[in-house]
Amino acid sequence: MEPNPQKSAKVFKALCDEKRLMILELLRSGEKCACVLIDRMEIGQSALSYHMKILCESGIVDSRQEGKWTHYKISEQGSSQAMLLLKAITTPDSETADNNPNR
Amino acid sequence: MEPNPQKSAKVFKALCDEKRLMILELLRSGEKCACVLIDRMEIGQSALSYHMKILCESGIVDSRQEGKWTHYKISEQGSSQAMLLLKAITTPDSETADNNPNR
DNA sequence: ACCTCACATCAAAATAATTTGATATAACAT
DNA sequence: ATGTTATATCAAATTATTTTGATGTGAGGT
Repeated sequence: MEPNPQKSAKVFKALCDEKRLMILELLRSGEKCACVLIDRMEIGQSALSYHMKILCESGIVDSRQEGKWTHYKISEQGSSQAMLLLKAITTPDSETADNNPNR
Repeated sequence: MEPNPQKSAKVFKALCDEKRLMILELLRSGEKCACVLIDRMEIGQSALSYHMKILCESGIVDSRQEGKWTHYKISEQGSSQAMLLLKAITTPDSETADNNPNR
């Protein structure tokens, strides 16, 4: 479960764009289909598609196909993975820490 | 404490770059001065300075001046703020949630 | 005062992310 | 089969981020 910088960056890249954060905010109230998001975000169709791809690939958002509609929702699994990742990268490492009282 | 997209993006922007994640990884073992980071990172001096500015402005890293050296370390405060933020933006909102059983 | 060292800042160049408009695809309706 | 709707994908244009090299600044040292 060693978090490598490249994989980690992908998760946080999903969260570092204002538009994507606004999309997440919309998804906090529940699953939404792309057309609703386009509407609420006042964003172009292909731009939304681009952002959703990044959010989905980060694992933080899940998508579900239903006929011609695509529904998106926040992934609890992906979110808690992200939380663990954030914790991991910001927590002092007692193995390598300088002045480690354990060695 | 309402997290707004602009402020939130700033925090995650600090974490979305591989170089900065590698810097954090180095800081996990304790406070380091800029010269050490430049050395370990194999990065230009001004590039490091740029990245440290972004990390510090996000609140995740703290800096401390000592004579002509600048020492950097992970801020526990900033880190836990970031954790709270991440939790906030990925947690379903029971106030506005659709099909909210409470309303 | 003058020099050097450690770092910050600036502007230009290089690179990466985002938006836009066009086209592709797949589901469904007629 | 043809048309329409919802979304994905592509390439080009736009915009943002990062790197690089030069210069600035402030703390010490001589």
